[in-house]
Amino acid sequence: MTDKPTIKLDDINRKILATVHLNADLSNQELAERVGLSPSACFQRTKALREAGYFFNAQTDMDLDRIFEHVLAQVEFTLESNNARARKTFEAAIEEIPEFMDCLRMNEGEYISFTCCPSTQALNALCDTISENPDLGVKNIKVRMVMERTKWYLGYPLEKLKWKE
Amino acid sequence: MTDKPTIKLDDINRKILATVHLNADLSNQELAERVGLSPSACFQRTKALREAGYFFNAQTDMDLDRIFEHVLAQVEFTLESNNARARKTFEAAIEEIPEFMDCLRMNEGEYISFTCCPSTQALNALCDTISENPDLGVKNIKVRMVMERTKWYLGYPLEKLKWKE
DNA sequence: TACATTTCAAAAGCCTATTTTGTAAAAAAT
DNA sequence: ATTTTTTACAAAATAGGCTTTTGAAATGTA
Repeated sequence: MTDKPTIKLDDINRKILATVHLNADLSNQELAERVGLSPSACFQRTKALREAGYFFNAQTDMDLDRIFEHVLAQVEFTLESNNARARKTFEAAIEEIPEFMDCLRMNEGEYISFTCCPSTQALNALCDTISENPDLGVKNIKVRMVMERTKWYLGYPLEKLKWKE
Repeated sequence: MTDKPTIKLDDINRKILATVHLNADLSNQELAERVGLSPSACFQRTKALREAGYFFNAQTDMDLDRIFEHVLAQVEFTLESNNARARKTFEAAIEEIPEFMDCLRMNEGEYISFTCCPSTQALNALCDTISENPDLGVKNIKVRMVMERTKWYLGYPLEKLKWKE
Protein backbone atom coordinates (compact mmCIF):
# COMPACT_ATOMS: atom_id res chain seq x y z
CA MET A 1 0.00 0.00 0.00
CA THR A 2 2.67 2.47 1.01
CA ASP A 3 5.99 1.77 -0.68
CA LYS A 4 7.32 -1.44 -2.05
CA PRO A 5 10.10 -2.81 0.09
CA THR A 6 12.69 -4.93 -1.63
CA ILE A 7 13.21 -8.44 -0.37
CA LYS A 8 16.24 -10.47 -1.19
CA LEU A 9 15.14 -13.37 -3.35
CA ASP A 10 17.16 -16.26 -2.02
CA ASP A 11 16.49 -19.85 -2.99
CA ILE A 12 13.69 -20.29 -0.50
CA ASN A 13 11.86 -17.14 -1.49
CA ARG A 14 12.18 -18.14 -5.11
CA LYS A 15 10.70 -21.49 -4.36
CA ILE A 16 7.85 -19.86 -2.50
CA LEU A 17 7.09 -17.55 -5.41
CA ALA A 18 7.25 -20.31 -7.97
CA THR A 19 5.00 -22.53 -5.89
CA VAL A 20 2.44 -19.89 -5.05
CA HIS A 21 2.27 -18.81 -8.67
CA LEU A 22 0.90 -22.18 -9.66
CA ASN A 23 -0.89 -23.17 -6.46
CA ALA A 24 -2.55 -20.20 -4.89
CA ASP A 25 -4.81 -22.40 -2.81
CA LEU A 26 -2.08 -24.33 -1.05
CA SER A 27 -2.27 -24.36 2.73
CA ASN A 28 0.57 -22.76 4.59
CA GLN A 29 1.59 -26.13 5.95
CA GLU A 30 1.87 -27.74 2.55
CA LEU A 31 3.74 -24.77 1.23
CA ALA A 32 6.13 -24.99 4.18
CA GLU A 33 6.79 -28.63 3.45
CA ARG A 34 7.44 -28.03 -0.22
CA VAL A 35 9.96 -25.26 0.39
CA GLY A 36 11.55 -26.95 3.40
CA LEU A 37 10.67 -24.59 6.22
CA SER A 38 8.69 -24.69 9.40
CA PRO A 39 5.13 -23.41 9.04
CA SER A 40 5.83 -20.28 11.04
CA ALA A 41 8.95 -19.32 9.10
CA CYS A 42 7.20 -20.01 5.83
CA PHE A 43 4.25 -17.94 6.90
CA GLN A 44 6.45 -14.94 7.71
CA ARG A 45 8.29 -15.04 4.41
CA THR A 46 5.13 -15.55 2.38
CA LYS A 47 3.40 -12.70 4.17
CA ALA A 48 6.38 -10.41 3.58
CA LEU A 49 6.51 -11.28 -0.11
CA ARG A 50 2.80 -10.67 -0.51
CA GLU A 51 2.89 -7.35 1.31
CA ALA A 52 5.86 -6.26 -0.76
CA GLY A 53 3.83 -6.89 -3.88
CA TYR A 54 5.82 -9.74 -5.33
CA PHE A 55 2.64 -11.66 -5.91
CA PHE A 56 -1.02 -10.76 -5.73
CA ASN A 57 -4.50 -11.41 -6.96
CA ALA A 58 -5.32 -15.07 -6.60
CA GLN A 59 -7.64 -16.35 -9.30
CA THR A 60 -9.30 -19.56 -10.31
CA ASP A 61 -9.91 -20.89 -13.78
CA MET A 62 -13.45 -21.69 -14.77
CA ASP A 63 -14.90 -24.19 -17.19
CA LEU A 64 -16.37 -21.44 -19.33
CA ASP A 65 -17.82 -23.79 -21.92
CA ARG A 66 -20.05 -25.45 -19.35
CA ILE A 67 -21.15 -22.28 -17.68
CA PHE A 68 -21.50 -19.44 -20.14
CA GLU A 69 -22.55 -18.70 -23.66
CA HIS A 70 -19.56 -16.89 -25.07
CA VAL A 71 -17.14 -16.36 -27.92
CA LEU A 72 -13.45 -15.60 -27.77
CA ALA A 73 -11.54 -13.38 -30.14
CA GLN A 74 -8.27 -11.67 -30.67
CA VAL A 75 -8.94 -8.03 -31.49
CA GLU A 76 -6.27 -5.83 -33.02
CA PHE A 77 -6.48 -2.06 -32.98
CA THR A 78 -4.43 0.36 -35.03
CA LEU A 79 -4.38 3.94 -33.84
CA GLU A 80 -4.35 6.87 -36.22
CA SER A 81 -1.43 8.44 -34.44
CA ASN A 82 1.10 6.74 -32.21
CA ASN A 83 1.95 9.30 -29.58
CA ALA A 84 1.78 9.21 -25.82
CA ARG A 85 -1.38 11.26 -25.51
CA ALA A 86 -3.37 9.27 -28.06
CA ARG A 87 -2.21 6.07 -26.47
CA LYS A 88 -3.19 7.13 -22.99
CA THR A 89 -6.71 8.00 -24.10
CA PHE A 90 -7.16 4.71 -25.88
CA GLU A 91 -5.69 2.64 -23.05
CA ALA A 92 -7.93 4.29 -20.49
CA ALA A 93 -10.98 3.42 -22.58
CA ILE A 94 -9.97 -0.21 -22.95
CA GLU A 95 -9.31 -0.45 -19.24
CA GLU A 96 -12.95 0.27 -18.53
CA ILE A 97 -14.38 -2.40 -20.83
CA PRO A 98 -14.36 -5.81 -19.18
CA GLU A 99 -14.88 -7.69 -22.44
CA PHE A 100 -11.34 -6.70 -23.35
CA MET A 101 -9.74 -9.00 -20.84
CA ASP A 102 -6.22 -7.78 -21.39
CA CYS A 103 -4.36 -5.46 -23.76
CA LEU A 104 -0.89 -5.59 -25.23
CA ARG A 105 0.81 -2.66 -26.90
CA MET A 106 2.83 -3.73 -29.90
CA ASN A 107 4.90 -1.76 -32.40
CA GLU A 108 3.68 1.21 -34.38
CA GLY A 109 0.52 2.13 -32.56
CA GLU A 110 -0.96 -1.33 -32.57
CA TYR A 111 -2.75 -3.04 -29.74
CA ILE A 112 -3.92 -6.59 -29.28
CA SER A 113 -6.60 -7.64 -26.85
CA PHE A 114 -7.86 -11.05 -25.87
CA THR A 115 -11.58 -10.56 -25.85
CA CYS A 116 -14.62 -12.38 -24.55
CA CYS A 117 -18.20 -11.57 -25.53
CA PRO A 118 -21.54 -13.32 -25.12
CA SER A 119 -22.00 -13.64 -28.90
CA THR A 120 -20.52 -12.63 -32.23
CA GLN A 121 -23.21 -9.99 -32.50
CA ALA A 122 -22.19 -8.49 -29.21
CA LEU A 123 -18.54 -8.61 -30.23
CA ASN A 124 -19.35 -6.86 -33.45
CA ALA A 125 -21.37 -4.20 -31.68
CA LEU A 126 -18.60 -3.64 -29.16
CA CYS A 127 -16.03 -3.13 -31.90
CA ASP A 128 -18.33 -0.71 -33.65
CA THR A 129 -18.67 1.34 -30.50
CA ILE A 130 -14.92 1.61 -30.28
CA SER A 131 -14.36 2.56 -33.88
CA GLU A 132 -17.23 5.02 -34.00
CA ASN A 133 -15.83 7.03 -31.11
CA PRO A 134 -13.62 9.72 -32.67
CA ASP A 135 -11.93 10.49 -29.35
CA LEU A 136 -10.24 7.13 -29.36
CA GLY A 137 -8.56 7.67 -32.72
CA VAL A 138 -8.83 4.10 -33.90
CA LYS A 139 -7.90 3.82 -37.56
CA ASN A 140 -8.51 0.12 -37.98
CA ILE A 141 -9.91 -2.86 -36.14
CA LYS A 142 -9.18 -6.43 -37.02
CA VAL A 143 -11.15 -9.18 -35.35
CA ARG A 144 -9.84 -12.71 -35.40
CA MET A 145 -12.18 -15.30 -33.97
CA VAL A 146 -10.83 -18.07 -31.79
CA MET A 147 -11.85 -21.51 -33.00
CA GLU A 148 -10.41 -23.44 -30.10
CA ARG A 149 -8.22 -22.93 -27.11
CA THR A 150 -5.70 -25.70 -27.63
CA LYS A 151 -3.47 -24.73 -24.72
CA TRP A 152 -4.58 -23.03 -21.57
CA TYR A 153 -2.51 -20.50 -19.73
CA LEU A 154 -1.08 -22.17 -16.68
CA GLY A 155 1.51 -19.62 -15.62
CA TYR A 156 4.83 -18.25 -16.67
CA PRO A 157 7.71 -20.54 -17.64
CA LEU A 158 9.57 -19.65 -14.47
CA GLU A 159 12.03 -22.49 -14.84
CA LYS A 160 13.14 -20.98 -18.15
CA LEU A 161 13.60 -17.41 -16.99
CA LYS A 162 16.49 -15.73 -15.22
CA TRP A 163 15.86 -14.37 -11.73
CA LYS A 164 16.81 -10.77 -11.17
CA GLU A 165 19.25 -9.57 -8.48
CA MET B 1 -11.77 -37.57 -11.54
CA THR B 2 -14.48 -39.99 -12.63
CA ASP B 3 -17.34 -38.27 -14.41
CA LYS B 4 -18.46 -34.72 -14.28
CA PRO B 5 -21.74 -34.40 -12.43
CA THR B 6 -23.97 -31.53 -13.40
CA ILE B 7 -25.00 -29.11 -10.72
CA LYS B 8 -27.87 -26.71 -11.08
CA LEU B 9 -26.45 -23.22 -11.19
CA ASP B 10 -28.89 -21.24 -9.10
CA ASP B 11 -28.20 -17.70 -7.97
CA ILE B 12 -26.10 -18.76 -5.02
CA ASN B 13 -23.91 -21.10 -7.01
CA ARG B 14 -23.44 -18.42 -9.60
CA LYS B 15 -22.36 -15.99 -6.96
CA ILE B 16 -19.93 -18.52 -5.57
CA LEU B 17 -18.40 -19.13 -8.98
CA ALA B 18 -18.11 -15.45 -9.79
CA THR B 19 -16.54 -14.71 -6.43
CA VAL B 20 -14.09 -17.58 -6.46
CA HIS B 21 -13.05 -16.74 -9.98
CA LEU B 22 -11.67 -13.41 -8.82
CA ASN B 23 -10.74 -14.26 -5.25
CA ALA B 24 -9.31 -17.71 -5.02
CA ASP B 25 -7.70 -17.01 -1.65
CA LEU B 26 -10.90 -16.08 0.16
CA SER B 27 -11.56 -17.96 3.36
CA ASN B 28 -14.67 -20.07 3.47
CA GLN B 29 -16.14 -17.79 6.10
CA GLU B 30 -15.73 -14.66 4.00
CA LEU B 31 -17.10 -16.45 0.97
CA ALA B 32 -20.10 -17.57 3.00
CA GLU B 33 -20.80 -14.01 4.08
CA ARG B 34 -20.56 -12.65 0.56
CA VAL B 35 -22.96 -15.19 -0.89
CA GLY B 36 -25.30 -15.13 2.09
CA LEU B 37 -24.98 -18.63 3.45
CA SER B 38 -23.78 -20.28 6.62
CA PRO B 39 -20.17 -21.46 6.48
CA SER B 40 -21.15 -25.12 6.40
CA ALA B 41 -23.67 -24.73 3.60
CA CYS B 42 -21.25 -22.60 1.63
CA PHE B 43 -18.52 -25.15 2.14
CA GLN B 44 -20.65 -27.96 0.80
CA ARG B 45 -21.68 -26.11 -2.31
CA THR B 46 -18.18 -24.87 -3.04
CA LYS B 47 -16.75 -28.33 -2.57
CA ALA B 48 -19.37 -29.81 -4.87
CA LEU B 49 -18.69 -27.22 -7.56
CA ARG B 50 -14.96 -27.80 -7.36
CA GLU B 51 -15.27 -31.57 -7.49
CA ALA B 52 -17.63 -31.29 -10.45
CA GLY B 53 -14.95 -29.33 -12.29
CA TYR B 54 -16.72 -26.00 -12.52
CA PHE B 55 -13.60 -24.26 -11.32
CA PHE B 56 -10.03 -25.37 -10.78
CA ASN B 57 -6.40 -24.43 -10.72
CA ALA B 58 -5.89 -21.47 -8.40
CA GLN B 59 -3.12 -19.17 -9.52
CA THR B 60 -1.47 -15.98 -8.38
CA ASP B 61 -0.17 -13.14 -10.49
CA MET B 62 3.46 -12.18 -10.11
CA ASP B 63 5.25 -8.90 -10.57
CA LEU B 64 7.33 -10.32 -13.41
CA ASP B 65 9.19 -7.10 -14.08
CA ARG B 66 10.65 -7.04 -10.60
CA ILE B 67 11.54 -10.70 -10.50
CA PHE B 68 12.61 -11.98 -13.89
CA GLU B 69 14.50 -10.96 -16.97
CA HIS B 70 12.04 -11.66 -19.73
CA VAL B 71 10.40 -10.60 -22.95
CA LEU B 72 6.83 -11.14 -24.05
CA ALA B 73 5.66 -11.78 -27.56
CA GLN B 74 2.72 -12.82 -29.61
CA VAL B 75 3.77 -15.61 -31.93
CA GLU B 76 1.67 -16.62 -34.92
CA PHE B 77 2.09 -19.94 -36.67
CA THR B 78 0.72 -20.90 -40.05
CA LEU B 79 0.63 -24.59 -40.82
CA GLU B 80 1.34 -25.98 -44.26
CA SER B 81 -1.82 -28.04 -44.19
CA ASN B 82 -4.89 -27.51 -42.12
CA ASN B 83 -6.16 -30.96 -41.33
CA ALA B 84 -6.86 -32.74 -38.08
CA ARG B 85 -3.72 -34.87 -38.12
CA ALA B 86 -1.33 -32.00 -38.81
CA ARG B 87 -3.02 -29.92 -36.17
CA LYS B 88 -2.80 -32.61 -33.54
CA THR B 89 0.92 -33.04 -34.07
CA PHE B 90 1.55 -29.34 -33.86
CA GLU B 91 -0.65 -28.84 -30.83
CA ALA B 92 1.04 -31.65 -28.94
CA ALA B 93 4.42 -30.07 -29.56
CA ILE B 94 3.31 -26.66 -28.33
CA GLU B 95 1.79 -28.23 -25.27
CA GLU B 96 5.23 -29.42 -24.17
CA ILE B 97 6.96 -26.07 -24.47
CA PRO B 98 6.35 -23.90 -21.41
CA GLU B 99 7.47 -20.69 -23.10
CA PHE B 100 4.31 -20.91 -25.19
CA MET B 101 2.05 -20.04 -22.33
CA ASP B 102 -1.16 -20.62 -24.19
CA CYS B 103 -2.29 -21.36 -27.73
CA LEU B 104 -5.32 -20.32 -29.71
CA ARG B 105 -6.42 -21.94 -32.93
CA MET B 106 -7.75 -19.43 -35.41
CA ASN B 107 -9.07 -19.80 -38.95
CA GLU B 108 -7.23 -21.48 -41.80
CA GLY B 109 -4.54 -23.36 -39.98
CA GLU B 110 -3.32 -20.44 -37.95
CA TYR B 111 -2.33 -20.46 -34.32
CA ILE B 112 -1.52 -17.64 -31.94
CA SER B 113 0.46 -18.10 -28.76
CA PHE B 114 1.23 -15.68 -25.98
CA THR B 115 4.88 -16.34 -25.34
CA CYS B 116 7.43 -15.56 -22.65
CA CYS B 117 11.17 -16.00 -23.05
CA PRO B 118 14.21 -14.89 -21.08
CA SER B 119 15.50 -12.79 -24.00
CA THR B 120 14.91 -11.94 -27.64
CA GLN B 121 17.74 -14.26 -28.54
CA ALA B 122 16.09 -17.12 -26.72
CA LEU B 123 12.79 -16.30 -28.38
CA ASN B 124 14.42 -16.29 -31.76
CA ALA B 125 16.14 -19.59 -31.09
CA LEU B 126 12.90 -21.14 -29.90
CA CYS B 127 11.05 -20.08 -33.03
CA ASP B 128 13.85 -21.47 -35.17
CA THR B 129 13.59 -24.81 -33.44
CA ILE B 130 9.92 -24.94 -34.26
CA SER B 131 10.25 -23.97 -37.89
CA GLU B 132 13.23 -26.23 -38.52
CA ASN B 133 11.33 -29.31 -37.39
CA PRO B 134 9.72 -30.75 -40.51
CA ASP B 135 7.36 -32.95 -38.50
CA LEU B 136 5.50 -29.92 -37.27
CA GLY B 137 4.66 -28.65 -40.74
CA VAL B 138 4.98 -24.98 -39.92
CA LYS B 139 4.90 -22.89 -43.07
CA ASN B 140 5.35 -19.50 -41.49
CA ILE B 141 6.11 -17.91 -38.15
CA LYS B 142 5.38 -14.31 -37.31
CA VAL B 143 6.74 -12.85 -34.10
CA ARG B 144 5.26 -9.69 -32.70
CA MET B 145 7.06 -8.28 -29.70
CA VAL B 146 5.06 -6.87 -26.82
CA MET B 147 6.13 -3.34 -25.92
CA GLU B 148 3.94 -3.00 -22.87
CA ARG B 149 1.15 -4.77 -21.11
CA THR B 150 -1.34 -1.96 -20.77
CA LYS B 151 -4.11 -4.07 -19.31
CA TRP B 152 -3.66 -7.15 -17.20
CA TYR B 153 -5.95 -10.11 -17.38
CA LEU B 154 -8.14 -10.10 -14.32
CA GLY B 155 -10.72 -12.67 -15.28
CA TYR B 156 -13.65 -13.15 -17.60
CA PRO B 157 -16.35 -10.50 -17.95
CA LEU B 158 -18.84 -12.70 -16.15
CA GLU B 159 -21.32 -9.89 -15.64
CA LYS B 160 -21.54 -9.50 -19.42
CA LEU B 161 -22.04 -13.14 -20.29
CA LYS B 162 -25.15 -15.28 -20.28
CA TRP B 163 -25.29 -18.22 -17.88
CA LYS B 164 -26.12 -21.55 -19.39
CA GLU B 165 -29.03 -23.77 -18.30
C1' DT C 1 34.94 -10.20 22.08
C1' DA C 2 30.78 -7.93 22.30
C1' DC C 3 26.84 -6.32 20.13
C1' DA C 4 23.14 -6.07 16.81
C1' DT C 5 20.51 -8.27 13.28
C1' DT C 6 18.43 -11.83 11.04
C1' DT C 7 16.21 -16.18 10.60
C1' DC C 8 14.39 -19.97 12.23
C1' DA C 9 11.71 -23.51 15.06
C1' DA C 10 8.86 -24.51 19.02
C1' DA C 11 4.97 -23.56 21.69
C1' DA C 12 0.73 -21.51 22.64
C1' DG C 13 -3.72 -19.69 21.75
C1' DC C 14 -6.99 -18.54 18.61
C1' DC C 15 -9.60 -19.15 14.79
C1' DT C 16 -11.28 -21.67 10.82
C1' DA C 17 -12.25 -25.65 8.16
C1' DT C 18 -14.78 -29.75 7.97
C1' DT C 19 -17.84 -33.24 9.57
C1' DT C 20 -21.87 -34.63 11.79
C1' DT C 21 -26.50 -34.11 13.08
C1' DG C 22 -31.13 -32.69 13.12
C1' DT C 23 -34.69 -29.84 11.17
C1' DA C 24 -37.43 -27.54 7.85
C1' DA C 25 -38.84 -26.90 3.35
C1' DA C 26 -39.69 -28.59 -1.12
C1' DA C 27 -40.69 -32.33 -4.32
C1' DA C 28 -42.58 -36.67 -5.44
C1' DA C 29 -45.63 -40.25 -4.72
C1' DT C 30 -49.66 -42.34 -2.97
C1' DA D 1 -54.57 -34.05 1.08
C1' DT D 2 -51.28 -37.05 3.27
C1' DT D 3 -47.28 -39.50 3.33
C1' DT D 4 -42.78 -40.31 1.83
C1' DT D 5 -38.60 -38.91 -0.01
C1' DT D 6 -35.27 -35.75 -1.03
C1' DT D 7 -32.83 -31.68 -0.66
C1' DA D 8 -30.71 -27.79 1.55
C1' DC D 9 -29.75 -25.47 5.36
C1' DA D 10 -27.98 -24.04 10.08
C1' DA D 11 -26.14 -25.39 14.46
C1' DA D 12 -23.04 -27.89 17.05
C1' DA D 13 -18.92 -30.34 17.67
C1' DT D 14 -14.43 -31.80 16.39
C1' DA D 15 -10.23 -31.57 14.30
C1' DG D 16 -6.80 -29.16 12.43
C1' DG D 17 -4.41 -25.16 10.62
C1' DC D 18 -3.23 -20.34 11.12
C1' DT D 19 -0.82 -16.73 13.41
C1' DT D 20 1.61 -14.71 17.17
C1' DT D 21 4.95 -14.84 20.56
C1' DT D 22 9.19 -16.29 22.33
C1' DG D 23 13.79 -17.71 22.61
C1' DA D 24 17.76 -19.75 20.48
C1' DA D 25 21.04 -20.20 16.82
C1' DA D 26 23.42 -18.26 13.12
C1' DT D 27 25.23 -14.40 10.76
C1' DG D 28 27.16 -10.10 10.28
C1' DT D 29 29.52 -5.86 12.32
C1' DA D 30 32.28 -2.82 15.19
